[in-house]
Amino acid sequence: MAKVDTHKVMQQAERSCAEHGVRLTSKRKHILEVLLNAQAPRSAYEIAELYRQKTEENIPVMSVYRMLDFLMQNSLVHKLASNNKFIACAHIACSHSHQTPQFLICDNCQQVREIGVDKQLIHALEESIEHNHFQLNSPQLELHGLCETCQQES
Amino acid sequence: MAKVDTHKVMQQAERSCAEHGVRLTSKRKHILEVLLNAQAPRSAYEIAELYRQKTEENIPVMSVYRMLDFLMQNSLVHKLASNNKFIACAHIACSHSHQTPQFLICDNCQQVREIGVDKQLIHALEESIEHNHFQLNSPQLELHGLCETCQQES
DNA sequence: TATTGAAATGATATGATATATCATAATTTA
DNA sequence: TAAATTATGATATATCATATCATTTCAATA
Repeated sequence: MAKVDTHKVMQQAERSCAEHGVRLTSKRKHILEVLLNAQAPRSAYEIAELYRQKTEENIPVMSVYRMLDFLMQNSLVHKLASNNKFIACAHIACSHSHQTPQFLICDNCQQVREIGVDKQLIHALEESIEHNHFQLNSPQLELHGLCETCQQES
Repeated sequence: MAKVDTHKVMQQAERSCAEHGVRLTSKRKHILEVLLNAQAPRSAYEIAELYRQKTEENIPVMSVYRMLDFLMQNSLVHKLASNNKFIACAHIACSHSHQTPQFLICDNCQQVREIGVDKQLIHALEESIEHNHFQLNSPQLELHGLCETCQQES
């Protein structure tokens, strides 16, 4: 996970929520910050614990799930279906418009790279799927393997 | 999910296990049969229930998980990570060698098509990923959307 | 600025998925 | 048939997620 300028990202997140007329409350901000500072995807329960450490306040896991839902709806957070964990979007502060996310998940160190797969390629994949008369919802891809660092170790 | 000739598939499964020197016990066979007859992916707990209905014997969920592990190791069953359910491999009785499975999952009726995405395409995807210095484990893809039938309904 | 209605959050319960561990049974092999 | 291995059972518990109703906070507006 690349290092991010948390402050700048948070500013952009606030701007984006303001533009869309939705409320990035302080609790939601804390959740997002927790994920921005995390070195790997986190489960909702882990996020609740990190929230406690950060703010010295308890937060019900129920609330964490709701806040994650909010953040996901606003493209600030993604859920990795393959391991039931959550990750801050890597492109919050980028100006370019939002593509469907593609994740490379390291099965050794758990770190995740959010990459932009070549658009042509995704397009071709979509075409191939339409040949099967299937209407794609969202071509989010989660690919498991080993990151560069962990390849060298083994 | 296409209809399958369960009997033929089971024969091939037995042959394949025999070849690999692993034991396809009768309980494991029942689990596989349950999945072959299912119209959609099933959770381990659902499988346990279907097993009970089929055999009129109780089976601990723990055992179901172990048998599913066995069946997965032997490429007879796949796990869909995106919804934590299991599905019989659609290609057990095919003679062609095993490709990485690609799944089209209908978010309306839950049915799953296991498709063979164009090899060139998968290859291109792999290349794109290697550019990111990432070593892919298995490019199993799970794609969510609407199947042909459910598109027409909506 | 007080009212009120909507949105956000809390509290509690429970369901669903999954693993750890130790015990027992079945099967293979020497 | 004894020993070793593999498979299965039993029990407990961890982990992930949702339903539901109550309370609080916030913002619009009268």
